[in-house]
Amino acid sequence: MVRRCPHQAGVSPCLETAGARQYDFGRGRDAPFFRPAFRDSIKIDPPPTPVELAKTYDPKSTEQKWFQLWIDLGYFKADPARKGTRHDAHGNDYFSIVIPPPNVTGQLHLGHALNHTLQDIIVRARRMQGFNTLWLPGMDHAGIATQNVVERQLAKDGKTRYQLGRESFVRRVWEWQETYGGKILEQDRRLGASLDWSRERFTLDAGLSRAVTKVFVELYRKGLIYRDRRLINWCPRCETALSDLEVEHKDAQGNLYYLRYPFSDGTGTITLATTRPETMLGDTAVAVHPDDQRYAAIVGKKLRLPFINREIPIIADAAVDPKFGTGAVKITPAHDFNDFEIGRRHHLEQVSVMDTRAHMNENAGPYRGLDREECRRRITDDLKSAGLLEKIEPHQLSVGTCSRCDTVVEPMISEQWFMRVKEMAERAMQAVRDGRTTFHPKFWENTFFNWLENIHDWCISRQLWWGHRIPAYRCQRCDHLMIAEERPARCEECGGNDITQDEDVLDTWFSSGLWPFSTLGWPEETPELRRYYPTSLLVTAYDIIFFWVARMMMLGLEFMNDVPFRDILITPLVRDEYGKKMTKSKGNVVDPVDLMEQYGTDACRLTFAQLSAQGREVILSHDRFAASRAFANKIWNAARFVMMNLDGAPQPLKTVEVKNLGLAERWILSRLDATIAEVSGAIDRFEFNLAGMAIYQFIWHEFCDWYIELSKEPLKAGGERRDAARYVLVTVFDRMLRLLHPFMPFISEEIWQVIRPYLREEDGSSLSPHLVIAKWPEPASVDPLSMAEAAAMTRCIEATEAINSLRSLLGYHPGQRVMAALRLVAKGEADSHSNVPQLLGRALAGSAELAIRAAFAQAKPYAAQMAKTESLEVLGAGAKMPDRVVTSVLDWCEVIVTAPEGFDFEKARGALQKKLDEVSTHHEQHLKRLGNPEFVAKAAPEMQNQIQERAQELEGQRRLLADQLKQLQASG
RNA sequence: GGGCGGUUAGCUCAGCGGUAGAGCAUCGGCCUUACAAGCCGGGGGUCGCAGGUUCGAAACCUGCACCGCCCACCA
Repeated sequence: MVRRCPHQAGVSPCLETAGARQYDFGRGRDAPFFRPAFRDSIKIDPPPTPVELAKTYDPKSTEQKWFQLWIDLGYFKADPARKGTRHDAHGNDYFSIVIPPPNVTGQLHLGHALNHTLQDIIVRARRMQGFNTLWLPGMDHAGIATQNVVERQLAKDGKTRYQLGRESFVRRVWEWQETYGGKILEQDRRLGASLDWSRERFTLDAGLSRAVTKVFVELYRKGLIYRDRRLINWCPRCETALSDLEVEHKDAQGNLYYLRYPFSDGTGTITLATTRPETMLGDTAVAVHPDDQRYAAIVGKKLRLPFINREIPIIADAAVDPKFGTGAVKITPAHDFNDFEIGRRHHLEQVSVMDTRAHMNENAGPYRGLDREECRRRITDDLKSAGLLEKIEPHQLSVGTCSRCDTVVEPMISEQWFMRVKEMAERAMQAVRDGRTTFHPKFWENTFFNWLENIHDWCISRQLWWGHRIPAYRCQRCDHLMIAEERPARCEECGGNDITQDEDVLDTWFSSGLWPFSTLGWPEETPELRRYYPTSLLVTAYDIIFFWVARMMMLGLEFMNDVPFRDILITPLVRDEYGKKMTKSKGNVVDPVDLMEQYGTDACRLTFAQLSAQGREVILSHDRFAASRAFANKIWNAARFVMMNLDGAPQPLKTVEVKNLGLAERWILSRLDATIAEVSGAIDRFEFNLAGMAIYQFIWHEFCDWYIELSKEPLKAGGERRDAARYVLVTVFDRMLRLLHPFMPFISEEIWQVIRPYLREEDGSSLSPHLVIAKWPEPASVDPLSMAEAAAMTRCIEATEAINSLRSLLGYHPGQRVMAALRLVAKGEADSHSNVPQLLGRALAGSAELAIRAAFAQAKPYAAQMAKTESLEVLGAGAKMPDRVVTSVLDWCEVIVTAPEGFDFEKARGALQKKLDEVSTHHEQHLKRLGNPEFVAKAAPEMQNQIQERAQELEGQRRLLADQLKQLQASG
């Protein structure tokens, strides 16, 4: 969507054209998706047959096609009238986020990519969960930044904005921004951001501009906005005032100049130290500390300011540090913040010696017209010639620079608009203290408080042309000032009609501060405003906590009487692979679009999620992206496997009841449920890294490594067992893809479309039965797996891994079948995991061994399959150990594999000895603990039991290992 | 000057009171009919240092060191 202002420049936004976009609220209901006829008419290309599925996943051919479909279906559209089907902890059925508006000049950088991915993940999840969801896009006009871009462009043609004049210049900025601006939103589409594109906002839109004006007027009436003449930060390059925040302090190597000022009465000189000799032209006093004995006698005497010949007093002020320099300091109230305060206390004159471009002005006498740098050199020379420069010492100092153009800022006396913020800041802090808004991670609250506690009034006026013009009007006849939302036709004092508007515009952050409610239609009582404010979550990086978050908190509480968001997720800053900040000047900027090209968008998104641990910064690691790309390919191939094993015309598979499923089938369903719970919970806690890792772990290491492998046997066997396996493969895939969708939207949709014909229609209020977004998966109310069965599967996995380990040690070929056995370990009682007798409803009590045997029986064939054993006998605890074997020990059994002909047992002995040492050490640690009377007296009984049990197990293992080692030596 | 965060395997990072984990890299064995962007297996860490609390500390407390960041009217 392009903002156009074809006919109007001058006063900030173009009301007519922008207005057309402003009040299209409520169109969500008319979105095509919500009309059933349209929905039913959706045509999605028939899914490819397995043969057509490429062997490797190609993101490029799949990614972009889905995005347009999602848009066409109105899937991203918010409808304030719709009831959510779920409620969060606050009892709300909606979930809303306003995007932190990027600069209209901006390109998507990694920080955005990370942020927007996290927002999209939670928004997509919430939408699937049934919340009424809004994610609102938009951009910031970015006053100085944008103006600078266009000014630089002009400079190439040797022009300045002044030559163009305000009107043409502003028109020029609109044109620029129509052509080049908003690129970032295009890039967001590439990222897959599920923003409600029909609600795109721009801070200069008519509606938002109206909000700005109204806020200004109301704050003025409340006395919270005022005009004052005081010292402010001034950028001589941008020629505008700056707020404290827009000044960056940088260390610089400078000099300390020791100057001599002569006494008026000719009785000599006083020496003082300064880093800025050129400001001496504006000196109106010299100050010393009141207790400084060296100078006590001369306080009150007069000095004659060199070159200017102004007579200035020596004053005493406690702000002077007697230990610094000579203990005497020149006072320049018009060019130094300290001096300004001292000047106020002593009623000193403020002599400004520079103009808006930091050239010396008429007060600079002979130096008039010089640039401040040049002036410094000239004055230093002149002082030297006059014998008034005692010495120059190198000195480390910090200089304030303009955050936008890097020019050294100049403190200047100037009349500006200010916002009184103390009270608002107090309310903002209170809201966080009360937990009405919570930061994640919590430590950011300290930063937030720290700044707000020391906050100064905010200089909100800028001498720029690009932005919201201040709604202050002055009568040219009687000079009366009027603050009004509309331009007054006549002066309310004298009735004159020659009225001019204040030339200044507002700080860009003034309008951004209103973003959470101005974008929802405020000051109109729109359905959107009622529905979606306070927004649920703000996701942003920490560098704009002061600029933006704090101000939104203050202004939201002031005008909406409620916090703008309930949770604030502060994301880490992305650094390059060497941990350095990415900056254009360093040339180490990584373009996320390049990453998406290289690894695929889904892989990038998952990586962002996994990297988003709640610290302060993340370091870019290409390995992680590559791993995610491999993961996408893994999923793709899992899908190929499933498709290859479904034959016949695509049709919904017959549901198989849980009780008719095999152990492996119920196990994977159970694991899926656990994963769903884990991922859902992690998203709720904004732990996207854990959510991402959990789903990765499940899909790769449980579904692919275990279930797919286990399914091969029943698939080959045919009949009911094959039907069950097919059903479970498809069912798990369906739910797992839906769980994955927020993280990897494209591949999940692509594959889901392939398996869709095999699924039965979802019940309930699905968003769309045609898309993977249908519905967030929920765990079954009853675990399909009993505790005993879960324990059996765990044992199966343990045994398999142990056998495979021994296979490797013995040098068996991966395909070769081996002879293996498990010899159960005798135990005093049935182990706590299984509780087998009760669960199986059989009378096995009294025999732990029988219980384990029974529980494991079902899982045993799986272990045999996975470890490729020819036979896998389960032997009793007393059974004789076969000859020519190598073994390892688990908690519950000894794992035995027969060695091949000619095997060198020496190799096995080493492995065994190592294990024995490990177990022995461990065992001793446990004994030591149990032998410690303090432990027995103080540790929790539960813990003592646990240690006791574990010690017994270790003791058993130690003994078995020792026996095995002995036997190995014998057979050696 | 004030404050914040980090320091765990070669790399990037989880874990945050009770047997040191993941991914990548590395080493060994495998093209086993979904996947070599793969499979199986192995090696690798006195959890920055020093004290303290505790029966028990990578985790909690204190101090220190180093790295990084933020704030501040340090002439």
